[in-house]
Amino acid sequence: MTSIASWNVNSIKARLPNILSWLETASPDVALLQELKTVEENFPRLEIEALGYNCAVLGQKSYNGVAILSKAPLEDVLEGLPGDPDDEQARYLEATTFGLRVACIYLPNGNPIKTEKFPYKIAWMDRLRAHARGLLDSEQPVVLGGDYNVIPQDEDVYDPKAFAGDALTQPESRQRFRALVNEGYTEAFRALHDEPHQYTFWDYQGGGWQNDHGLRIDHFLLSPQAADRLESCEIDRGPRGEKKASDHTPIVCRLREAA
DNA sequence: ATGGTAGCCTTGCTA
Repeated sequence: MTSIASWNVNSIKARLPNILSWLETASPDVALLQELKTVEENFPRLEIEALGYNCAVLGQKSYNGVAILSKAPLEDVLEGLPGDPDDEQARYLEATTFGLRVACIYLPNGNPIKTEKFPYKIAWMDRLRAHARGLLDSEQPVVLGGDYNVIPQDEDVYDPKAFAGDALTQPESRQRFRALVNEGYTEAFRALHDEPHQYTFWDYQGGGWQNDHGLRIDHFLLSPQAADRLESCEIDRGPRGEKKASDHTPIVCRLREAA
């Protein structure tokens, strides 16, 4: 079995004790981290390597930043989402590990929708779809995990009306998320769980966690070869309840060994 | 009522 976690940590520096503690106990084979909020030189490589992980890091000062951690070697690392050489935001990393092609995604938030941020999000999703389509041609199973900043359906948010004008629920965002699925990817959590209102993010503001006012925006999309091996996909709410928590909590999927 | 919190290393921007 190979376990793969995705977690938007909201600053690798501020969250380091929480992250080390969770990696030690949950011990995923692969961990995809988003929102490092620092440059690669400041990534706590030694502390994470001490837990047995190899690290691929794409950093950025103050904003964004993604990393892939793996207990196996990381090969053929791709930094950045292809399709726009002028895009300097650190939101995409891809590597091969455990025989899987794994992508770590920090999709643009897109708010407010009346600014240039929203078209940037939509264009980024179009690039992701084009790239994801190409990945299906490979011989390897593909796992696209991360913070998609998309609430796929109204049942994935505590109050759909409150999010009617939000980039995370716009028809343009949801349509592109479905388009990605329609290329041939399986959304792992929804494939295995019917219950609505299973969240991965709770805002710091307004007692989001205390009132279970959350959003389901962290997802795993699996190619057919990966989906055939899907054993489980679970949200681990533990870290969100800890002191100095990230506003996101980890989601973990497990894949059986190749037949 | 355009609020509220957290993290960046700025005194505003992003989420």
